[in-house]
Amino acid sequence: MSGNAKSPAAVRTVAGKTRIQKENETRILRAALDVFSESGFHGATLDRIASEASMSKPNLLYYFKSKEEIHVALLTDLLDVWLAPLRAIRPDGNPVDEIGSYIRRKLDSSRSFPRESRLFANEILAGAPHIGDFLQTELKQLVEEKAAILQRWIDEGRMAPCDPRHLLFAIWSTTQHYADFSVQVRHVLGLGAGDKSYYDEAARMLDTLFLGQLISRPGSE
Amino acid sequence: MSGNAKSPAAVRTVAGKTRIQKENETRILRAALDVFSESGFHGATLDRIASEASMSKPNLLYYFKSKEEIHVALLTDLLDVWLAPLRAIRPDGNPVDEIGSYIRRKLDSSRSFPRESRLFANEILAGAPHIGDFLQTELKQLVEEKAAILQRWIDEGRMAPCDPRHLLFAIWSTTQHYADFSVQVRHVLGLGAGDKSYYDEAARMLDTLFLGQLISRPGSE
DNA sequence: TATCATTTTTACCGTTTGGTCAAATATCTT
DNA sequence: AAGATATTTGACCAAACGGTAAAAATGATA
Repeated sequence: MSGNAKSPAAVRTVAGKTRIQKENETRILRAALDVFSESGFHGATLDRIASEASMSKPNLLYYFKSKEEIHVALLTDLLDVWLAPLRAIRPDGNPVDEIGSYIRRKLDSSRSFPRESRLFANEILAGAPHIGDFLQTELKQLVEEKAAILQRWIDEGRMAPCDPRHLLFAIWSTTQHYADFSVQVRHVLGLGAGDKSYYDEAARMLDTLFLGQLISRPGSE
Repeated sequence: MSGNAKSPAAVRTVAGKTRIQKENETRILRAALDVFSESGFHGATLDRIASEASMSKPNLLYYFKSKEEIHVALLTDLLDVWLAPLRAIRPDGNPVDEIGSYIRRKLDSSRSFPRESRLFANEILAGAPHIGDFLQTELKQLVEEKAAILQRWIDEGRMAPCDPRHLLFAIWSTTQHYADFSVQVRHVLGLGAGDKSYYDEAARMLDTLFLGQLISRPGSE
């Protein structure tokens, strides 16, 4: 009979996914990222996502069982991107280099992935209904690990004393602000819709702010 | 005939509003702030707002013509609250006092009015469809005015050189973060739902960050 | 080309939602 | 108390929305 678990149809790839399946799923996720990041979960509609993916709504629902499933898929993909810059902080580096490059990575992330940043912001603003668990476990753990590194640098007198976790909050907020509040930034600066020229000045500002005195300059070794 | 413009019904107050009218409008706005700040514009429903205002939906719509009108009313009220701390920066003060107290005012605002802050954040994230004009005119003008003050302090060597407008962005983002991202802050710190104890440490962090070296200490006159 | 699984479409459904309307009720003034 | 105005309610509606079912079409394999 059929049901041979070892040779399903030969059309399926290693991951159990058809070529068309993979193509369409990425098309859907791409479209959904546009719509969700622009209108939030409740403001987004399956019709718009389907339309932006050049696909009928029932066809879209053939690949994802529900609106929420698409949203969760996007968030899951997002979390690794969000954590990557933080993960890269090295315990054996020096404060100026490590924190400086962390800020640069986070700011680059805001410039390169503003939609992802807004998706994340929307989720948190809504009370983190889907990623609350991630925040309490994975993120919390990573923050504690990295905060310990910063604390060591403080104890060694290489940084101004402060609560390392709140220092991370300050880095997150200032860098993400340029993606999440870009409309406000552009309007206040008098820039056009697609203009991202403010990122250079932003980088200078954050260097001054975070590396100015919070971290003692090298040479005082 | 009737139509006497000078004594309309004697029941109306100076502003043309009945006692009941004033009461119910504030009840509605209070409930709407709860719902909108928690669920965003599209996530909020008139039924929930009406229910939270202990009122039937048609009765609610007797006072506000539409869902959007309630939202706009809230945002309009909000803008003054948002601007107040910035307006209070005095040109004849000194950098440490003025910026320090500005940060304190903004942080107090986040602690005391988190729902208002989240409402604002939601509006900006959605692309500022209702307050875009305010951002481009009133806020932009005020920022330019205050940025000029900061620039003067920089020119006088009383502050580290930086773009004053981006300094304001940094203050906005770091202070508002504690209201808008409070869920993340609490989860990372391992605090309960209503716990706001992190505000003390936040204040210390922001003092260190912004007043540490960005602004030269008094005594170097 | 015949066969089978996969993909796509058409038509449709139940619910929710913002909003309306006319009638009923309460409130205020005289 | 009467009359006028302001307020409240219940019944209802059209549109939008998330989602379903089944048939039609396409693609892959042999």
